[in-house]
Amino acid sequence: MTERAPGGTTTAAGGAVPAPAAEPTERRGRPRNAAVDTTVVETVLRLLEEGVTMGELSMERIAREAGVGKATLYRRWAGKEELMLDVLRSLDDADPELPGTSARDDLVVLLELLRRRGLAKRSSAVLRTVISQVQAHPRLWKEYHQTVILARRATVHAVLRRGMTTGELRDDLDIQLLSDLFVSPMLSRAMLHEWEELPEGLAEQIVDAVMEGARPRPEGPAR
Amino acid sequence: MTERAPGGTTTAAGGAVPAPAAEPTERRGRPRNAAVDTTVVETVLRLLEEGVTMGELSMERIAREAGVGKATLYRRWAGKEELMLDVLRSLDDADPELPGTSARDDLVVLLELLRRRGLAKRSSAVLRTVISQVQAHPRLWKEYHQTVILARRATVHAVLRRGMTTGELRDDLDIQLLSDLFVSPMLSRAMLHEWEELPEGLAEQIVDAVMEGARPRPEGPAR
Amino acid sequence: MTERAPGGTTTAAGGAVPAPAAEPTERRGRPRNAAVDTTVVETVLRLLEEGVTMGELSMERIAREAGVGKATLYRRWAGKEELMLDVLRSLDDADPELPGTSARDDLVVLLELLRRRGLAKRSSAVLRTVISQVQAHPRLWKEYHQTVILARRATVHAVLRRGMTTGELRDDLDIQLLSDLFVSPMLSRAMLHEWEELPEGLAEQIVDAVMEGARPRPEGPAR
Amino acid sequence: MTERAPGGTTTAAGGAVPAPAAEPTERRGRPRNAAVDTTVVETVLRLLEEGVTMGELSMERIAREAGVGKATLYRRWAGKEELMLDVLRSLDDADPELPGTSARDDLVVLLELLRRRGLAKRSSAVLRTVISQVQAHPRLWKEYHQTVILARRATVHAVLRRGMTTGELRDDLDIQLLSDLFVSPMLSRAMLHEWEELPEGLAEQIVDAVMEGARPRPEGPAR
DNA sequence: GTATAAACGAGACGGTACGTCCGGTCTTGTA
DNA sequence: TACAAGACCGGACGTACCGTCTCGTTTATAC
Repeated sequence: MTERAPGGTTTAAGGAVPAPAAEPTERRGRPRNAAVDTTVVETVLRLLEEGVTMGELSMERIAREAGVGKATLYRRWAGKEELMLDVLRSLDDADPELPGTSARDDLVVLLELLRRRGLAKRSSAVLRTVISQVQAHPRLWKEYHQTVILARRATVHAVLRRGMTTGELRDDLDIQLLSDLFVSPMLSRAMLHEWEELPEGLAEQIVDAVMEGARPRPEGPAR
Repeated sequence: MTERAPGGTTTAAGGAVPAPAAEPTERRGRPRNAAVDTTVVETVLRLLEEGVTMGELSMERIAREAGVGKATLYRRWAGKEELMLDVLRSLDDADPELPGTSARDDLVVLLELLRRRGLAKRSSAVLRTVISQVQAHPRLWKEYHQTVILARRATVHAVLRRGMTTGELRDDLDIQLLSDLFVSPMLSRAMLHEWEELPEGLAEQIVDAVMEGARPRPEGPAR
Repeated sequence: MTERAPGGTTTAAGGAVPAPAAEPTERRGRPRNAAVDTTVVETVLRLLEEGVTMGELSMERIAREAGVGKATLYRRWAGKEELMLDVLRSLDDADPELPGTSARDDLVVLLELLRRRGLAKRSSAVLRTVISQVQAHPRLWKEYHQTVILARRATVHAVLRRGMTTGELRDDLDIQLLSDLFVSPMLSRAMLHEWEELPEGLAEQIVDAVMEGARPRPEGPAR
Repeated sequence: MTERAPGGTTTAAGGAVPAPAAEPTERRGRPRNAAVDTTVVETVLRLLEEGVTMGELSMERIAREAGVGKATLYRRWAGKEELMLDVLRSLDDADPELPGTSARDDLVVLLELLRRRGLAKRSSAVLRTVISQVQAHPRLWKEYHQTVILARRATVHAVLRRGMTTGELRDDLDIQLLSDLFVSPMLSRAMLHEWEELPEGLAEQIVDAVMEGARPRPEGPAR
């Protein structure tokens, strides 16, 4: 959580943890309006979708457009960057349903998800804008990295490990290296803002190419 | 050139073209002080190395620290972003000498170069800072992409194409896809700011893993 | 009364009337804590004595220092200014005992009282601060003028009128003019914040000088 | 001068001293726009005349209405109060021409001037507003006191001293006391915001009453 | 030489955003 | 219903930067 507040569960973030159980803190005074978090994040998204540049997105303006006092913003987020982090998090969606038929199929699904995300309406312009903003702030990037990126990575690792045990994948390679072989070709295109060049069958192409390798095989391409 | 000026030659940028020869324009008044470009870019680099955040790097401060008038900055760059673009370009170094013994060896050299860059003193902290700034500006990013990134990519493509003709590499794969398979694992780690996790033999590991593929091969690992 | 409240009795103000007796209004809910009025006014006085500037005296701070909710303040006073008016009133003390031996002696006592007030601990720094605040608000000043100043003036007028009948004072002068001749020399020094320049025998000096006039008298100085 | 600036002669203030001659300070950069001082002070006066309350007169608004950047205001004045001090000073007019026929006549002229000032268009509402604001700030008030009030007082003292030598006035009274006897009756009415009660012949009435004294004189009232 | 013209350091200028604080209002839980 | 606590919207505070604009000075080329 980036929230400055004492307690309080963010409704904005996607997979927010439901507060670590016991909370004996005696709460006094008027409680925070939970709707404010949502409203603000939604407002930022709306503005970004309308083509508002990052530089034009001042806290001043966000407050104005969201119909919220500036103090209210600063009560919840330490600055524009932390707010952006929450906006970024709100774009994350839950883990996908994997077919489980084979490591290859699971990987295709995961990569396809990544591709779709890049092409999705909201994420497209918005994500690339917000993410570069967050990247410029080491602390935020670290937080995002640990919260979101590592979570996604864990899913991939699980699939790979299962593939190794079934013999579908080589087991003499470092799991992280293997993970990168599959994921990074899609990921780097995304990060270089080449979303538009993500054609339909790309996920399958990547997975199959990595499976078979760049060196010509004597026999046919497996199966 | 990002320069606004009429005819100025950048000394800062690495592979800057030395002005297209003939220049019949009648030049009058005091000529630009070429040292200023260098001084400014070096000042920015120095500040970034000293740990100054992107947000703290105002034109005001750059001018102050470089001992230069603000007008002088704006006479040469349209804004902070264009200045940063030049700073970024100044970090680029010339193309490497390739051994040419095999596609595999050439690729290892290229990836090793990428890895070293990430670990180099200047580039380390600085590059990741500047690049995220430039990424936030579509226009600048496009310019950087076309000037620098595509140039590097061309080198890789040449190597790959040569490997296809020699039979060292499969020729049934899209050249860009193949390029991504080799380069992106190193690149994405860099972009996710995981420079520190770039171990010694990583370049070789990646190249060999991509060559052989993730699927177990019946026979031994080639040659 | 400045109080907004239904029926509250101010304990702070000096000569406050104790609520006009009968009050058939059906009062419900928790009754007001009468101590709050006192606490708040005393807190303001304490802060002012401690050298807190007028500008630093926000309602926020008053509530904080008095250990009182902001709403409670606004329930009793419409704003900072009305609160200050009550503070100012709390500084007023009862009418003095006049000797009555002669108009001259009575005037000396009245002026001496004015002088002493200026030198008193509380009034000194505080009064000059609060009064200038109240002066900036026409409505409040009018209220203070009518409540306090006119009351004082009436006392002086009575003394003067008695002096006229006894022949001690000229009866061809406007009573208000005459009053000003005696009182204003002391008063204006006070308002110009020249309290410190109020020497011991000043009251007598003023009264005698006004009695005799500025023009040299042929005979000795009376009586 | 309240100005924060290095050097610079205020054009706003009335009796501004013309800079103490030699000024070897090497001035660099764009010089201040002298017109700004005038514009700002005039804007404040205009707003006050239009009935804008002191509380509504924020630096924000002054800048807006004067078409001036906030930084420009703060470059010249340390805050609202110091600006008000200059506004107050701009209301001061030069010393009057005294008839010199007698001390009595001179005093009447001086008091009449005071009375007129109170009734004048600008001074009326404005002066009482600004002065109470300045009064609330000890430092400013002290400055105003020393700059303006003491200057006026000196004029009165000169008149009195001359009257003493000519025998028109008693010479056994303290000069400051004597000064107060004449001036304060008019002054205190002004400070108590009783401008409206300043009738036509008041100046003469006061002077004559103080000259003759409050005690009945045996012979006729002089001359 | 002497004019002309541009570059230069400095810094004022009108704007705008920053993050903080206050003013008044409101909404909790407790008394 | 009063009360302490504190969230809420609005808006002023004083500072920092933005990009532009004078200043006085310096340094070239053109006459």
